[in-house]
Amino acid sequence: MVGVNLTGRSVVAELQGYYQSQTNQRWLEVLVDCPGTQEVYTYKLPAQLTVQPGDILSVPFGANQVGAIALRFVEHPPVDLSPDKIRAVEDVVSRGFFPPAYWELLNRVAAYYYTPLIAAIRVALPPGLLGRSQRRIKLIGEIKPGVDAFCTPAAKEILALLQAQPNKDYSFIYLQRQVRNAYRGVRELLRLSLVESYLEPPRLTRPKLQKAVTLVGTGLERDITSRQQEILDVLRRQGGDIWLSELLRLCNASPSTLKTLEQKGYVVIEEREMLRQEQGVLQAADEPKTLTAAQSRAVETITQLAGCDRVLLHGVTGSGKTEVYLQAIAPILRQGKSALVLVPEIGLTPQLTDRFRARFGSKVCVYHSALSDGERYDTWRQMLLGEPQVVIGTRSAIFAPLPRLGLIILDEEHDSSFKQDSPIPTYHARTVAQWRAELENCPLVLGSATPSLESWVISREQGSRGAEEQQQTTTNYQLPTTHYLSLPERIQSRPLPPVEVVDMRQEIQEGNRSIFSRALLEALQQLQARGQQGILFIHRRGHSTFVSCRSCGNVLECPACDVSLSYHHTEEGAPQLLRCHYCNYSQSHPRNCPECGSPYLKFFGSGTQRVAQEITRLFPQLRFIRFDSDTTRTKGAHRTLLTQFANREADLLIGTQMLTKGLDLPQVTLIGVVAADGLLHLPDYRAAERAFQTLTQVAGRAGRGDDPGRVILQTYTPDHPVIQAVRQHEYEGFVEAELQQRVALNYPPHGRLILLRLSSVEASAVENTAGAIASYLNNYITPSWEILGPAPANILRVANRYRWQILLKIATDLQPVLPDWQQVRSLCPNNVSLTIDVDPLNLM
DNA sequence: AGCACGCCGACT
DNA sequence: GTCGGCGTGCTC
Repeated sequence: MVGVNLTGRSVVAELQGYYQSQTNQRWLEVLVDCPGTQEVYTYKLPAQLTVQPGDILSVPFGANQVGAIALRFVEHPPVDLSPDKIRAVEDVVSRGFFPPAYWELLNRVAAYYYTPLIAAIRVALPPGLLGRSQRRIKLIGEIKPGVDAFCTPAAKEILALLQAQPNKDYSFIYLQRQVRNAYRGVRELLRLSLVESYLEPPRLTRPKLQKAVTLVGTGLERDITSRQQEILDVLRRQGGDIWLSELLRLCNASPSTLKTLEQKGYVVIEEREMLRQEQGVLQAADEPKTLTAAQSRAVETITQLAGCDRVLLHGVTGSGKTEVYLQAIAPILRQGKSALVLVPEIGLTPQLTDRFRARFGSKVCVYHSALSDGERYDTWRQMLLGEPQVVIGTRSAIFAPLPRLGLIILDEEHDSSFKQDSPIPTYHARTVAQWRAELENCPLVLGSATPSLESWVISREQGSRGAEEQQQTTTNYQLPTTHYLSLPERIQSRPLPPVEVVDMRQEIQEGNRSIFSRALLEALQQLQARGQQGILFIHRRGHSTFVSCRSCGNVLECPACDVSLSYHHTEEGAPQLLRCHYCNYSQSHPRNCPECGSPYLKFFGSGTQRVAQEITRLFPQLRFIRFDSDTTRTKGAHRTLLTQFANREADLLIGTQMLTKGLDLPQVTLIGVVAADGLLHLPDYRAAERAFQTLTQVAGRAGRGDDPGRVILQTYTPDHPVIQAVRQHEYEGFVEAELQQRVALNYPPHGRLILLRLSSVEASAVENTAGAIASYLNNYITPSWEILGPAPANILRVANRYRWQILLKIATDLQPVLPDWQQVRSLCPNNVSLTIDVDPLNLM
């Protein structure tokens, strides 16, 4: 059968069997998708509409139509609400899927991250389901030249914009963003009857319907032409059920011929939902690989996990974690359940997706923000069907609506992209995964070569105790047990690559002023002759990190942010650009210093472009590919570039953080870290942990083939503990030392943090608000928590907004009394925005 | 978020 | 006196 029966009620009714039918009730309480509304609103049901709790609706709200979630039916509307104020539900957008455990999950997210429930629902749903109507402005008739003679500048501007637009039509929001005083201008034009204002109903993502043809004949056709017979034969050969367009193409027939067949009763033509899903590159099927002893032990432990127990799978780079995942998932699918695999950034790991597809074929589907709205919607709908499957996705996939979840895996669990910075809720997928595993009673696997301190601490504390002992100690509340599993060796007993640390101070002392040390130069020299490939890791993209005048010392800065502009050298002959890495502002590179007019502008710091340029100069025969967010902006660019590299169309990959994630290329033998220092000295308490993770991951790209490979790490601080730990592949020692520091300063994982981020276009407004909130909070000071700040953010101004922050440190050993957030918010004037970031990862 | 209503200063 | 700014509050 082609297509799916999602449009009919039957499947949905099955899914929602646990809700009693309450269609006789007329009053419905809903949650409205509108910021500033926390309460529940009551609507009535039009007679022809069937609604179930959990359905996604479109309802009239004020002048708009907005998205809403049906909560429950009630016997009577609120007494203080006059009946004529109650409006009717407009439409059901999607039959919802909010089983009790899933609903509970969303409520926990909302409560823990101090966000309205509707905000939690918004991250869980595919985009475009919660639509809202839009006010639009359209020109009326022909505009004679000169009618705008008496208009204000705003009105003239709007008129000009509308006239330039082919449909003579713009959304009001767009005009407000483009034109100053747009509100006034529009009103003026409305009065002059030059434009009209109208509400456009919400543009919702809907199922894509297509005509399908089904054979219903008996096989004893009589009153039929040979052409018609031919079509029926094709249809029969195709299994008697096919998309109309497909059949027309196969038979080269016209729609009218099929119409006739339908009229004669041989076929049925009906609209059916067609699922738009990303089709992966076809993979040759592969078989489970033979496991090492440690891998088998890991697979065995995971498959025997009880309830919602957890595993920290600590496997060094190249130890075959993916194979463990694959073999742990296979029995889950056989049990008719589904598995959820979360990865940091799916675009960066086409290899991982490919391996899953090779093993599980069409049972694998991907879910991430790079899909089109339609694809996301359909993948989401498809998951509701409950077919056993493997969903691979980025952080928002933790909300994948899989009804029978058997296993959750977070790969590279230490990665900071599992944390959402904005919009609210600022959730961490690992935290949500723990709740989800608990609520669905399914096991959770956290995998990493460099586990986060959070996960390490939990497994260390629990791992030392045996499972039996654990059972005894937790009598009243059963905390999930965390098992620690280690894959200490690479597959096929390959050694970890030796890491050579090069002291760049010494290089300079000995007369080498190049950005490459002699060791790295020599290794690059030999690369091509040996037919090997290498990777150069650079911390920053662009060419140089800042441009400064040699005469007056002026550093060129972004006009909207308090950061220096980076120099970008695009290509020969193209305009040379200075770009802001925070707001993406760009300007052409000036010939002279804007301060003193001196022509001597100098570039400092090396980005990917600068390194690439140096490689071209020093090794013109070396073919390289630059791999950073400048060169991978377009869809599919990751895969294309990585495929080119894998096919040996280049000798060298020059890139940023992106290449640390899950790249598995056996022929890579050389890794060069051009300057480790940029990572080490960031003003953040996690800088050391992050630097260790990044450098270890980068180093781990080497020696995945038969050659053990070589890692050259250039630094100005070779004695730094992070550098030493990376050199010795010493995770545990490093982490334990780092933990001691965290304990001493009350930083996570010892204790918790809540960061209040404040921003405004008005410098004094944020500063004053930050002060007011801090003094309010200070009245709440209890021994369980501590207030840091208010302080201006590390970069005070970004995109013309001034930013201040207040950090709350909470000791874990005490049940903290948290401040009244409602009160805190009320201290915030509306030109200052406040975000409460629970468990922030980025303090900068 | 929109969009009302409603209260103050710059004009006729 | 009126117009038009924007601050405050409501939307079932």
